[in-house]
Amino acid sequence: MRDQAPPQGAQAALRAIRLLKLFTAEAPELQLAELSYLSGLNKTTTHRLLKALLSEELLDRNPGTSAYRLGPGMMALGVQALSSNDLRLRARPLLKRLADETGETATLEVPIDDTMLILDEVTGRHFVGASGNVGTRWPIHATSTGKALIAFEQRGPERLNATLLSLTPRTITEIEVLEKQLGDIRRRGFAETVDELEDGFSGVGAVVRGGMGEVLGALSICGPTQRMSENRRAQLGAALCNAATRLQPRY
Amino acid sequence: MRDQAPPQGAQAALRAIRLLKLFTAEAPELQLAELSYLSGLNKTTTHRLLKALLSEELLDRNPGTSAYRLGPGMMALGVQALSSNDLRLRARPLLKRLADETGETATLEVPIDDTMLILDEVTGRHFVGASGNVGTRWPIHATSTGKALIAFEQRGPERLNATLLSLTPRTITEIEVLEKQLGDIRRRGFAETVDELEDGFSGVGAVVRGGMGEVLGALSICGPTQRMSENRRAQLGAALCNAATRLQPRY
DNA sequence: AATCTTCGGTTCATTATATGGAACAGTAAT
DNA sequence: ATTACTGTTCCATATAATGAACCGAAGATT
Repeated sequence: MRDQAPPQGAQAALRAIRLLKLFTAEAPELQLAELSYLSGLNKTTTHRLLKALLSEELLDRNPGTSAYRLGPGMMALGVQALSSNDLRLRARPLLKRLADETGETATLEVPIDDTMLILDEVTGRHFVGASGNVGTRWPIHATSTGKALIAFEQRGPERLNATLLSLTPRTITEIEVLEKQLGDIRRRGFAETVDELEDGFSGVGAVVRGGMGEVLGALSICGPTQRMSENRRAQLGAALCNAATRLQPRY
Repeated sequence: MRDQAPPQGAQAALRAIRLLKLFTAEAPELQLAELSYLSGLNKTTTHRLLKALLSEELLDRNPGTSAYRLGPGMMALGVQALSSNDLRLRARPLLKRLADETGETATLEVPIDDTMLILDEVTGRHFVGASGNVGTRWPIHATSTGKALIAFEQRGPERLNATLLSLTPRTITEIEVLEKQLGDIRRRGFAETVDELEDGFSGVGAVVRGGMGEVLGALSICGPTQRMSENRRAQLGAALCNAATRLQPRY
């Protein structure tokens, strides 16, 4: 995770943040030794940073196991971040409508590092399976929203990691293959994934933009591959683009 | 905001966190000079810390105004914190039920510093006014949930700041007055506020506990004072206590 | 019951790291 | 052209962060 340039002069702050980011859905509770190992920091350093994070309530401890976990301060900041970003509020009714009209699941996602974070989700009436994915993150290159983002964002493919993780036999693992799709995506206005994220699972995605035309995130509609014929995907893509442009504030 | 003991050895990390906490509902976007002034830090130091926070995407910048604001990384961590704390998920159906049965608004709140943070909210059918308060914070001493917390938590009144802010003519501003109520609250199992937070607004609150009996937060039911007779409050309080005990995991 | 491990946590001399004054650089308004 | 704001970078200084070694307690293993 050695990101781009090493910003200097705030090492301790960066390390503290990296520690926070070690808490994932798979490992919501960690203990000192694990944190130290995962971060590569000395135990003492880790402990000192943890103490600071505890004092600010960004972390707290499970009173039973004494393991560290994200705390109430983190929730407060997160809720603050979510509500000050009005995208989510404005997108809600559109997601609802998309889900109602198509029967599939609609999501709002934003990019974080090289993943797409599911910010909000409305499940359709065909209720295939997984719902309640808010908060989970998927690799950019394997999602329809991520591909749309790569196609329309300034940074483009450079956002991607060198190695593209393979999640299914159909996941795109060569950056050149992805680049060939970008033209199509730009022309049509939306991206598709078929069995690339998970077998039997397909979706379409389109970017949403802010008032200055900057890319903020993306919307998607997704469901089981058997319901996602090429025609249907085109149709869903059109509905998605429509919703996405409605979401853009105009001046 | 010079909290308790000054934890040593992680100054930079603490300062970075303090900077993050300056972003509130009232001031969701701030610029360098404001952050520097509010935090009391040198402009250079502020800038360096901000750069680090930007690089980790805990902050980003409004492309129009170039002001700083909480970023996608913060949302990711927040969502993570919210979902790893399963209290919110477990409380949801109970809130729904309370709101349905009473017609009033039910909330789940957790303590942060000397405030109560509204984590979740279900508005009842009498839809008085303010809904969508998730993420806002109220002073502990002026809320029913906060008073319940003080009564049942180990720390007790020491959690409170020296000066109790007055929000209405009926807000409790003397710590001794509050302490006199604690016995009643403990005996009945729930706390009440009548016009103490806002004129014409009343509520009852009860703590929720974790598997080890530790206090995690509180539930409330609240609405306009005219619907909140003493009898009704007692009745709502009973329903609340019932819900709160259901929420406690048993082993 | 004695020994070994493995936890979280602490101490302290060393030096790498963060600090902040000053100076710079873009914009916008005057 | 001047002033008054922004956000930036530089760099000598000393302060604040570092990590090897150390503690003490709680389980395992013998």
